[in-house]
Amino acid sequence: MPKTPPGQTRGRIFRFVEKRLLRGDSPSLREIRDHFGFRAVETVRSHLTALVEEGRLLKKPGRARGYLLPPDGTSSRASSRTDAGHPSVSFDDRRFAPAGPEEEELFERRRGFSPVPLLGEVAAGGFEEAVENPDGDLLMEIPHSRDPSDYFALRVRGESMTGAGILEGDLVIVERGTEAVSGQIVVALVEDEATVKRLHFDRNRLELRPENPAFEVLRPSPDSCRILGKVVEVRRRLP
Amino acid sequence: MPKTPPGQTRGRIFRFVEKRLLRGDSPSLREIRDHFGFRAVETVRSHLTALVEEGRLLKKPGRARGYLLPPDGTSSRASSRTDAGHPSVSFDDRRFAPAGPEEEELFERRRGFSPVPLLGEVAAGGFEEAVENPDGDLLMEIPHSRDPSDYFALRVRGESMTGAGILEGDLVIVERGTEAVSGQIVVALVEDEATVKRLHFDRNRLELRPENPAFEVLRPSPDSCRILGKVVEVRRRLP
DNA sequence: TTGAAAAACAGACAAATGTCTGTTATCGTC
DNA sequence: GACGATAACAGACATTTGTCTGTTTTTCAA
Repeated sequence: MPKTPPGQTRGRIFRFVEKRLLRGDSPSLREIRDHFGFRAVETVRSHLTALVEEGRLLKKPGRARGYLLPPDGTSSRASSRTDAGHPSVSFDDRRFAPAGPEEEELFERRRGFSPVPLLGEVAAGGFEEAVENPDGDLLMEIPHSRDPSDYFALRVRGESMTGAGILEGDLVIVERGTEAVSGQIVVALVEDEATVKRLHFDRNRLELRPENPAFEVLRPSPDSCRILGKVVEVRRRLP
Repeated sequence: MPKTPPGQTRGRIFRFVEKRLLRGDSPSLREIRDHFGFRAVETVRSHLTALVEEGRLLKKPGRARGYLLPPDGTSSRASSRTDAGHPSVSFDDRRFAPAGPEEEELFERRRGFSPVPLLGEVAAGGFEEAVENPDGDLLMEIPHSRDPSDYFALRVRGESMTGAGILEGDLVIVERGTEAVSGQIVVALVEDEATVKRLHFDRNRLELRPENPAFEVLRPSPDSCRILGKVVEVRRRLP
């Protein structure tokens, strides 16, 4: 196989490995060798070693198919400012943690894609049972500083947030365990029913405002209302 | 290790493996064994073999860390009806295929998560260069009957589709290579500028309708307009 | 031209990982 | 209580996969 200009083959190998890793299908050295038609495994290994040194890949030592993508948030928007100084409520209620019994350990994650359980519908009762029986999983990129089990998804029912671009049938991904800033969109449990609204509060008054003139502002008492988390992503499938 | 009721350990092993696979981190038999505290690898292997026979897992034979999730579309909404009989335009224009040179082979995919390149912004010029330099990748579930390279993502600029719940800054995921039915939301290239609109047509008249009264309907000539694909998913990150 | 650096090759080797065969124990059922 | 089915164990074994050491070739720069 002829020698190619410096860096060219390296880049092609990186793109190939990146694509495979994003698919969750880590290639072996020999698979990469065969894909490019090399005759020596070492050719591949030296390129991968160089890519690790350049920081473009990570490697779990002593492990088959052990290359992974470094976390770098190249995808989507990653915003996490918390405008300190504003009044806020915290919701670190672990009663609704969807974590199973044997998921205690935290893995260091490569690029932060992680499964997020779909727990059911908002504005539908029986939220607690939904935690036990998720409807499936979404894959979403989360900051690698956070615990994947802090996230869950719900399907939206009703039209109360159409003004914020959240329509009937949309999926909202919810983050638990952070502070809510007044003005953010949250999922709240009012009278055992989950609902998506924009949260507003000063001192001690709490308001859940719909984003649709046809609906009314909720002013629940602090006892009857629990903030499950804030909405960090909205997804909609179109037919 | 004491014997547990039939099926119980099996279910726990499945959930553990499923979670790892969704993260793109296929576990080895010994990793599973250690996680559950077994003393024999064979215990794990027999459970996994049974899971494959039950159809809950797939396996690539003779390969390290070769278990994968079967395609089953348990996540999100999967709709793909095409209401035959309606007038439609097809857009199988391969000029904008984001596929690289050596991505010719198709992998059989487990549960259909696949990377989708983020090519840039709609309503921004220079679309062709964007194809060469994607801004990153999203991970999305696609029907396993389709080619992953038929999908790409764009960031929305402007307010012309707020009525359809598509806001400034949202990401739209676009599918090439299918027929567009009148009434669907598409990405069109008009005068070398990409734009998101709802497509309407009968016989030979073509309309690109915004979903915001402040904007006007476009009626481009067929020559100056190219349909890049239809929008299949909308995503929005919230601060 | 000479030499350093990178690309590619070759083959032996070691570690990780899956496979096989056989054994023991527990649960439920007849 | 015998029996089948399943869970769990034990250890040898084979394949896959990563590692190492050394060589050849090409490119580029001094």
